[in-house]
Amino acid sequence: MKQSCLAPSEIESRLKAAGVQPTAQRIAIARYVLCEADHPTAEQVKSWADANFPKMSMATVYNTLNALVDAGLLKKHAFPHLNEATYDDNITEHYHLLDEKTGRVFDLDPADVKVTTKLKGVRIKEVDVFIRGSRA
Amino acid sequence: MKQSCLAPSEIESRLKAAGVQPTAQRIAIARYVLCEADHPTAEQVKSWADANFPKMSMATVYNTLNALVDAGLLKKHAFPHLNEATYDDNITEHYHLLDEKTGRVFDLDPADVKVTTKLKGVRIKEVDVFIRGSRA
DNA sequence: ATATAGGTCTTGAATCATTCTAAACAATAA
DNA sequence: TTATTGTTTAGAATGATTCAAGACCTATAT
Ligand SMILES: [Mn+2]
Ligand SMILES: [Mn+2]
Ligand SMILES: [Zn+2]
Ligand SMILES: [Zn+2]
Repeated sequence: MKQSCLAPSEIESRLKAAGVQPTAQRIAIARYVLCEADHPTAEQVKSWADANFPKMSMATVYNTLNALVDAGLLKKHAFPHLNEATYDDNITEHYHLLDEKTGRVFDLDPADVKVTTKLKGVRIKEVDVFIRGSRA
Repeated sequence: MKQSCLAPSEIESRLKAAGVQPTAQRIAIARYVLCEADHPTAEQVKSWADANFPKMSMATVYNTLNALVDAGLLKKHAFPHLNEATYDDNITEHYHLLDEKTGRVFDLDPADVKVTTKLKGVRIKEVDVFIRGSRA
């Protein structure tokens, strides 16, 4: 779990501010992905919902995650080692490290990973860096 | 198409050297992906086969691509903007640029894109860089 | 040359992630 | 209240890839 866990009312404000109608399902999912989970897959969100919400369909999980991505509150990642998407509450520019020993993905601060290009005639919009390795 | 197109006999030698039995289907696919196509998907390989080979099943396309990847002759990529895999004959370290205007993927020479890290306690095995942008 | 054995190819079914459809529901406005 | 609009649901559909079973080849040994 994470350190900064927001109250449901605060989640609600965030959803409204982003133009997303704050339904019970959306508040629950948003709270989970924004302040409890770490790069979860839709399946992991569903498992969490099955254990912590009265009843929620898989379609609602996908609908809600897509809505949060569209609203700019989440970023969807397609990591090259996984065949399912993961959802990231960290929407600032950062990179990822896959620890191949554990299969876990860690965020990398752009201060620690610098990408410099000598490309001519290319307007760069976004850079994805995915490092595979193992932590000591 | 590419400049350096190998003869079927030369493809055959490459397959044998890599421990892959050189069947007609494998020679045809290998020749296409190694010296004609650019980051093709399995579907594109199948389309090419439908137009240039008497008869080939989708399973054979996948089996062959997997065999070539296992033999180290190809690299399989899961680019974040595509839901299907692409196969790369360039097995040296290099990065990729997606031109969002055209949807085309271009190879980037590592001489033009440098990644430097200050990570402590991480043994890096591989670095993927995927740049989104547009060419002038 | 023939038989045998092992690898290869094909068809179609199965699997998995994700989206779609249509109906049921909920909240809101007139 | 009734109309309107947006949301959730179950299940079907889709698309990429793999699996399974049998047919087909090819190499090698007799
Ligand atoms: Mn993927
Ligand atoms: Mn596609
Ligand atoms: Zn992240
Ligand atoms: Zn490439």
